[in-house]
Amino acid sequence: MAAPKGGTRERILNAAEQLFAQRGYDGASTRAIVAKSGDTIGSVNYHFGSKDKLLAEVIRRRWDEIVEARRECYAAARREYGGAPPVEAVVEAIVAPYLERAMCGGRGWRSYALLQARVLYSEKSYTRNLKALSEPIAREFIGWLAESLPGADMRDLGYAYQFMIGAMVESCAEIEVNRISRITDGLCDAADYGQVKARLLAFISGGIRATVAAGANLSVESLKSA
Amino acid sequence: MAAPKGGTRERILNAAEQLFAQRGYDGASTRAIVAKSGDTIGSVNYHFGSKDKLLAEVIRRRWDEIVEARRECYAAARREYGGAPPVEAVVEAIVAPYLERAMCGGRGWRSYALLQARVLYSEKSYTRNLKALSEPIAREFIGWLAESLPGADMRDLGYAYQFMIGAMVESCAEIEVNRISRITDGLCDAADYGQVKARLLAFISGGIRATVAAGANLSVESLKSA
DNA sequence: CTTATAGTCAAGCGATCGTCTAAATCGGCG
DNA sequence: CGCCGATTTAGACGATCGCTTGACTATAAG
Repeated sequence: MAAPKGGTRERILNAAEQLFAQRGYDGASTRAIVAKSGDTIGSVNYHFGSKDKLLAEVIRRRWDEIVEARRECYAAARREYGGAPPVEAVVEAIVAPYLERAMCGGRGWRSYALLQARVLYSEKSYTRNLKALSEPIAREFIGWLAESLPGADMRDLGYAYQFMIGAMVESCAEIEVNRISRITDGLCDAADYGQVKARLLAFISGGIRATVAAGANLSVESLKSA
Repeated sequence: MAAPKGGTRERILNAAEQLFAQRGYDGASTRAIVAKSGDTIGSVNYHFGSKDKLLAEVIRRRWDEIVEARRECYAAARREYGGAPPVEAVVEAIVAPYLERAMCGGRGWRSYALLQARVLYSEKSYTRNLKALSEPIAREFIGWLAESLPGADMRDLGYAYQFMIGAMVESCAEIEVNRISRITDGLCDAADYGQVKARLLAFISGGIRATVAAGANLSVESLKSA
């Protein structure tokens, strides 16, 4: 395959991003990556040192941008509401920057979203990077939710955050596969940003509110049984 | 490693289930599998023909049981309510049989749940099996939801179903990793069936209701703009 | 021009991959 | 016992893996 545009380093990163997403870390060989990018194996180890570090760089490359966009979106919501915004705005700040890039950001972002879903459910050492990046951020996001839901039990918010991530990751990972389109005979389109965003935000926000309400009931029941 | 109990076929299936879940299909070599089960490579190809077919059998082995349990749970809810049960009962029929086995069914079921999450986000040929199994079932489940939410737009239900699967798969895949426990300083436990089930059912049911409501608003807006 | 630096390249290293072959082993039956 | 089908085994096949090596090219400074 002829060499795509860009410097060697970016060519390799783009090819690796796409193949890691499609085939997984072990399924995408260094040779397949350089065959796609039009480079040679030696260049990979010259620029990145190893396959592990290549994956780490693929992930790191786009991570900061998403986190920054989320923080900006949240800060804008805070300014608009003069303090803690409603849950819906917090959810949008966390979900929309990710979803928007995955669906409207071109092939690179689409691959990145699927790659994140893959890495999320891996247990190998090369996932340490993403986990180390994501866990402090998760604390920050749960803090946002807590401030917008005063009185909510932190346990409910913790679980609800996990459910939110699941729904969001699934939505991003389904973009290329589009299972839901086949299941609904084309009625739904997993790649339609407007359609998915409106419903995903409604689903998560409603789900969080319902979880907090159910958690309050659980607490009442535990008091009654005591 | 000494051979665990059971026949050769089951020993290999159990070892493959665990290693496929931990390392992924490409990351778990046939040699590593038989090293864990205490058998030899030849036995794998004698009993299963190939590594592909071994994975297919690992998935198929537990799939039918879950689907059957879901149908029985739904049928019981229909009997109880004398027709279409409320959304909460439908969600419980779909989620609980899966979640309960993943959390209370021993190591085998725990590995199976993680393996499903991995396969769900793979694009390789060996995932065709699970996809061929899951898509007709998805139609059936969405039909259940539709009957319990008369008047709901089928598009809303399709998307909501996708979000539900995401939240459920994430919850099952997190059992071993337990990220949420670290994030919340031990306040949450992703492996606590009672805690997770109550909140996951509340999250999904509330999310579905909110999605349907938001979809209705979207339709109204599209009418207004027309 | 020489020299230094950065980058790219083909070739090959040992290790491991999935699969196959043929011999060894086992259990039940005449 | 001998025999036979079922099962298990060790060993080897070619292919491919991640990574390294040493030579080659390009560019710019002295």
